[in-house]
Amino acid sequence: MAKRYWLMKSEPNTYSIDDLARDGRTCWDGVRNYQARNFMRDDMRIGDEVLFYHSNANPPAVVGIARVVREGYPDHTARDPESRYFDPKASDEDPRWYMVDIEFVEAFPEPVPLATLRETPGLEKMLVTTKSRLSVQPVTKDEFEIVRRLGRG
DNA sequence: GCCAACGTTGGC
DNA sequence: GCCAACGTTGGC
Repeated sequence: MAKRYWLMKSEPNTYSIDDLARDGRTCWDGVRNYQARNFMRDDMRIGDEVLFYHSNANPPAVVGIARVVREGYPDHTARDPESRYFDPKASDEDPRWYMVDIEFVEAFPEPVPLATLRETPGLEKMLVTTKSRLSVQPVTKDEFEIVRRLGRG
């Protein structure tokens, strides 16, 4: 299977690219959307590369790159009553929610704002420009490489 | 802070 | 299975 490419969103107030740079790697917990879950549970593979996107930021932008280091497994926060991500419908038999682990690769010297994605030839069709609420989404290899080139300045 | 878009829930 | 109500996301 060829390497795939993804875009994952995080609010920088919650978990930013700087947090990932500091931690080195992290588990992508808290996703509570079925389409996003399915991508993590079924399709993401070790070595896949990820555009790290800051949502609810000023401006919203792709700010760096990460890499998948562990494939889909149950999101334990769904079973933790203390967690803000607790889901009473999750169980041992049916974990309901899944996550992957990612590691820091690079932070862009020139973050690529959403407005630039919309204006750049070859990127107009990126899902982030239309399906703005999908927090884990596939991108094409071409899209990934265009964004990386812009981000590196 | 506002609000449009959209996903989920639950009554019927 | 429909659909109205509701909650959340996320750009602005």
